[in-house]
Amino acid sequence: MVGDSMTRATIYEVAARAGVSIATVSRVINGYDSIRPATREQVMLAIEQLGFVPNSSARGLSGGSQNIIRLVFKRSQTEDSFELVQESLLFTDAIIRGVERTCGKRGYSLLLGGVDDDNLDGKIDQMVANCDGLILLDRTLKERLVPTVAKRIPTVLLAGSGRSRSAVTVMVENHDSTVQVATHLIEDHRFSRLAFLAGFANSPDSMKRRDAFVDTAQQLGASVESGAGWYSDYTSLGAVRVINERLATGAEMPEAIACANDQAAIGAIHALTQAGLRVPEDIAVTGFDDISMARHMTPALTTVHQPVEELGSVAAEVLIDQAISQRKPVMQNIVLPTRFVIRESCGCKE
Amino acid sequence: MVGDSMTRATIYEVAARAGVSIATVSRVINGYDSIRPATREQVMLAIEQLGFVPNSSARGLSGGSQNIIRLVFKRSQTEDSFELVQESLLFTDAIIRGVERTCGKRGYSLLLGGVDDDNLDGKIDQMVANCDGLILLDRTLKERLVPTVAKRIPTVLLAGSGRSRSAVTVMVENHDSTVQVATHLIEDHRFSRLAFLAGFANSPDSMKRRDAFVDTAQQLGASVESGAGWYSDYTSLGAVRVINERLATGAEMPEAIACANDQAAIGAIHALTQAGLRVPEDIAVTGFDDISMARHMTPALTTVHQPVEELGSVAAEVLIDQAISQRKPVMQNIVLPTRFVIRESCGCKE
DNA sequence: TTGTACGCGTTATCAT
DNA sequence: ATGATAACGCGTACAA
Repeated sequence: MVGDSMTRATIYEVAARAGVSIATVSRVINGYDSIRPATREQVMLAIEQLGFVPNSSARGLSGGSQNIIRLVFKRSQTEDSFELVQESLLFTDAIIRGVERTCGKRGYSLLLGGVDDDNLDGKIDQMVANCDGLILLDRTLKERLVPTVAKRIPTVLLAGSGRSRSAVTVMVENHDSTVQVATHLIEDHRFSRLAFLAGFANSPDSMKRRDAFVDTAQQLGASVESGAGWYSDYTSLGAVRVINERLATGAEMPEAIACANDQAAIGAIHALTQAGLRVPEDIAVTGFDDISMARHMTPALTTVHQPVEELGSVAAEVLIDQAISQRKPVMQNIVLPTRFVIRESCGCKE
Repeated sequence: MVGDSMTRATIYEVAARAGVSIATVSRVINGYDSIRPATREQVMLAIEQLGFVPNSSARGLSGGSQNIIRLVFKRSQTEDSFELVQESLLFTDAIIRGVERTCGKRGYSLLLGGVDDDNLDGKIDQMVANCDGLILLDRTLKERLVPTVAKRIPTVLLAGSGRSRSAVTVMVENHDSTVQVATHLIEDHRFSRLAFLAGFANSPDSMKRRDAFVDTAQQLGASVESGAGWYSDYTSLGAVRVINERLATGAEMPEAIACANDQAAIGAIHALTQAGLRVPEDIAVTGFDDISMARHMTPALTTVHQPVEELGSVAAEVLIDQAISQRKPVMQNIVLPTRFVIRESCGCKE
């Protein structure tokens, strides 16, 4: 039942054993329906007995599908700053899981394509090779290069700005849930002086969340600090820095700080606590993501749950089912719902 | 400077442009030294102008390396129990990062091969296919199947029992660091009644840690609870269950609980706190792993730092450099050092 | 429904 | 030092 020698069986051996031609074997493998059931049986049996697995290289060469999709993400440059790396990649990890799961179900393999900050453009040819489709993580490739790539190979953009007209985009809902956060802080907790701790200044997700937060707050008559000092890099350490600088000004702190993601919220809480402020008694803090530790923290973090793993699995589904199978470029945006999760850090009792 | 059409340049076009044969181009690409400098120049120029990138499918087919290694791990079956999955995979995530990083440096791609609990054995042929080497995560494959696989393809075992004679094994140091934990609790904190909360009963890592802990404690004259009730599954929820059952007995609790991993420690602290016990004032708790949240917890977790990502990167290095390049099976065990990290949960002031 | 034969882009083995 | 040319394993017209 298992190929017992060291050499892998080829389609020729299968054909010989089944008493058919390699063309027939190929047809069986690829699910053609113009095959007599009896013949199919023969072939399937031979495949089973020989432990035959199609050679992916040969498939790729001859123009067929390799059943491989590649996930491209930016490998963080800062190897020394261990904590940063670890934290910033949690997101990627979850997405990888999602993509991998779907790939497994669909009989695809997942090729991980981390790229360093510098060699992005030059590696396009490399990326396109050896796979049937591409999943590009947000901000991995310069916007202008996306159409180039998408033209050459089925491509799905993940958690991007959603503005690309050249490829399918899968992202999470940012606006409505952030409106809920702001509304909760202002109407339920009666806070009137708020702040929004943003992620990277050029992150579409962060921008959307900040805008939604600021707009809502202003509409409800609350003030929001969200200027130059309130940008960071999505990491805990970055948030600590922001908070400490804000504390150093000596000015009165806001009553609540909404953060663009959970890791920043964790850093913020840490810094505030170190400074002698109690969360949420003295100041409320909220996050965004709902990473696994959010519920285990003290106080448990009020945040917005994001289906990160699903983000990956949906991207893979779309890529495999539509772009690859149907062979036609599909332009659409898929927006996955998020969910506001009230815990303790906003001041609510659990 | 970039291939401008949709079709990639081939070695034939390069040869034509450089006025040489494809054989010469191939030699240049692969760094043969029997080439006249002038000729090499010509070829390099043509490659540059055409934006030529070797087709790796063709490379793989013609017998060369595909520059792909595959990481095989067990995809957890329990998709519904979300938290469990998330937690149990943190480890795999970090390892994936490490492997991926090294692969990138060496010009290799990483193929992710998650396997479901059921189809492990049957997928051997699949796993061996389409890659140059295999990294097997602990307990992915039944012990008896490892030699079979290792005979067919260069293989590295990760974090395993270290008993396999059939393949290189990379793992972390468990014994010495656990001895340090026990010694610290007993000699520095003067605890005499301890407990060890283990992981899976059949986990080599968990067993080594438990044995080291129990042995050391007994040598130093302390008592250790480590019987049937103290086994769990490496998860927080599992630890909660163990602690709650122990509390339900009504018997006096130990002064300190050492856990086989951080996630269990987190669960233990959670359960103890819920029961009105203070950590570390009433009872000390230690972990193992040093996951990123360990330092952010309250109390910060005293634990043993494990270089998880390095575990992956070292495995990849060994696989690529030795097994693949030298083409000869290398039998060796690599043990990566761990580091005892004292924080607060043991009762120390930070 | 099934078989034959060619091409995919490399590497490697011969020659030269 | 370099050039022809044969594999490598598969998909797929084209034939039958």
